[in-house]
Amino acid sequence: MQKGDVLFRQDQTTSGLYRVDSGCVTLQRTGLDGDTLTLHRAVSGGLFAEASVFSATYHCDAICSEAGSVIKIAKADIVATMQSNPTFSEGFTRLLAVQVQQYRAHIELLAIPSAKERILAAVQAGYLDSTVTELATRINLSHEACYRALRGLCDDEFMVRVGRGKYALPR
Amino acid sequence: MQKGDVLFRQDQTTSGLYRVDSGCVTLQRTGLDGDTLTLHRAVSGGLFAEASVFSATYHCDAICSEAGSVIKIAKADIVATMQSNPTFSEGFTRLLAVQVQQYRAHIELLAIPSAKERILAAVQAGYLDSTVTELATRINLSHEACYRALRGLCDDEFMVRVGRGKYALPR
DNA sequence: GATCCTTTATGATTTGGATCATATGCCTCT
DNA sequence: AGAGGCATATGATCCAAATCATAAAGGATC
Repeated sequence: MQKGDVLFRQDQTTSGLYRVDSGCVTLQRTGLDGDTLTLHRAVSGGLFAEASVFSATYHCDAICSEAGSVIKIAKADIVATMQSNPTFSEGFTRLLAVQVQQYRAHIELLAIPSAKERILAAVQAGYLDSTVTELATRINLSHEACYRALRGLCDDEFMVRVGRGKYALPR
Repeated sequence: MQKGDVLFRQDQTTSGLYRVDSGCVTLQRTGLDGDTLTLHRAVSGGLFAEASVFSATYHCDAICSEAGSVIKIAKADIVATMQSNPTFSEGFTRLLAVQVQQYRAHIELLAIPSAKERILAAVQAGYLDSTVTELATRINLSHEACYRALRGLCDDEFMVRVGRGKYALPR
């Protein structure tokens, strides 16, 4: 799986969910005007497209953002294992419950009006694990506003710049 | 259950999930600055706080927004039924999967930059089931901007005004 | 009926983020 | 080494939404 590879596209018939062995996959949707919105980032060990087990089509695009490998788990296998193995079933359900809460937290984050505060909250929530540009697509900001806010947060000493494009919370 | 009643508060220990028999309950969180954000609206027949089954504390406040009644379903009952009844288990899991997709769609809606387009998308998605003010808290707009955008959409004939505070899509 | 509160509604002003423009650093591919 | 592309970065300008202000309509309560 190379960077830029498409695992699946929105509206394609679902075949199953995926597990990331290495590298990174982002789930994104492309707006009518062509701009991309990042809905999820799955890194090593992470699953993605879990909800597809209960859906006929995928609801977003899955694009490889960092070369690596994934394994696909067929829908039928998941459904069968859920019926025969209550422990697995509970784990899978829990996974979705956690996602629901994460999305709620994300929606709360998106509701923060100030760019600086929103970015600070995002960084504290561990969102700054990729590029600044990518962060911007996750939190509804232009990348310019993102850079400026990071700059401002560093000036205010809420964050520190630790290299070109590298920012961190002060220890 | 009267309007304004608090079913539970954020950070309280979870006791179970709820089913709305009549009336309406909203799940909301209050920002640091005191403004409220509506995360979910449950009407007759709807469940809420499903994710609480896998969480020690509630992650938002549940407030009655329309008088009615609810029944509480204990966490232990859900867990037990899930283990003994695979059909129930699958249904519950499906419920959470649907929510995940709904939240993703909502996040996509929040990413629409133009207020008018965002509101139109929200109305088409059936969000205009309560007051305009309440709609505003769901889609990250001030209520003034919301009224103005609705007015604009009516002027452009993308919507029609059917009474004081009542707007609808043209048939 | 009088009072209070919420929702609806709109006008005026301000401001923060989008947009446009430009430039540099870095990585990859050839 | 050179070329192209993407991320980084910042400055200038513009505009749409936030904010502030005001007011009327409707509902609930006394």
